[in-house]
Amino acid sequence: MSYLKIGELAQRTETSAETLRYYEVEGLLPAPRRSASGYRLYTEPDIGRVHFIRRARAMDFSLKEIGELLALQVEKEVATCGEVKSFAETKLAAIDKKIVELEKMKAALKQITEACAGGQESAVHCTILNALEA
Amino acid sequence: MSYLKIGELAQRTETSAETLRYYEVEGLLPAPRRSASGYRLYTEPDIGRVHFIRRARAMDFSLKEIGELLALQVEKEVATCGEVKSFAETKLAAIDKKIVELEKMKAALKQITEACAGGQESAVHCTILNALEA
DNA sequence: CAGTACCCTATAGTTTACTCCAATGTTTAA
DNA sequence: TTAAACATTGGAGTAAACTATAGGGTACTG
Repeated sequence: MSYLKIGELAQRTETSAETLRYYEVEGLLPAPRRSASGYRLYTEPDIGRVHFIRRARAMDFSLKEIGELLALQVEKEVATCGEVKSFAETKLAAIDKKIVELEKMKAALKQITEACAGGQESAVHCTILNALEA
Repeated sequence: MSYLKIGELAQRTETSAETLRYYEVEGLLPAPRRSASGYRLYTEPDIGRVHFIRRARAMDFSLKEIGELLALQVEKEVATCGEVKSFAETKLAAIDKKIVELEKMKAALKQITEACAGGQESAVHCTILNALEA
């Protein structure tokens, strides 16, 4: 059984040691055992846990939300699959909504660029506000 | 011509008066006219402007970016069409990039939620949790 | 005319997710 | 053995976008 020091875990998870200590303070990582001299000693499962956190962060889950997901994970016996799924679906809906709005804004911007031939002459008075209204 | 006091504008835009004053300080809202006693007096177009800011915020645009979007306009006297057009195109590219990122996020989440049966059974074998971990 | 709800400014505090720093101890390689 | 690379803690700093508070003035209702 080989332990990992914080720097090694950091490297393996593309995180910084500071961030890992921060996650511990925030309760996302359990306090690991320590060497005689006080160094943190991590184990294999900790790698998975950090990966979990990083992936969830990449999907815009907040640390608080991730903590909730991790709690579900720990209480796997208790939590139902449905709970986890609805959690993810809520997040999915939020992302979808953002995409729809962005598409609207994109259309508005496009309208501005197209209304504008690009020359010196600029008969059109167009703003993104107008474009979005139309 | 009916003016809106800050509280009214706040209500109409689901914002707080504090936030509106903050937007003014940050240059996103133009300083409105004032009543004799110093109250801010807003007009119709301000409502649209605030709505725009809130929508853009919901899409995770920073206030700085929103300021740039709002500044986009083809004005007869000032800017040439070419200038505005190229700036708008830059913004368009940024929005496209954002959409792409969100689409990726969405695809990843969708994949893992769809693989999940989501029933009453315990989350022991929950594919979402597994997917985030693996 | 009082009370309440609203407005003003200026300034300070909050949240999120880190990131950096100082002072100090430990491990490792030459 | 000694220098470097790494580890520890506590605490401060950062950025963005609010949010709250203090200490005032103003406006409508009864």
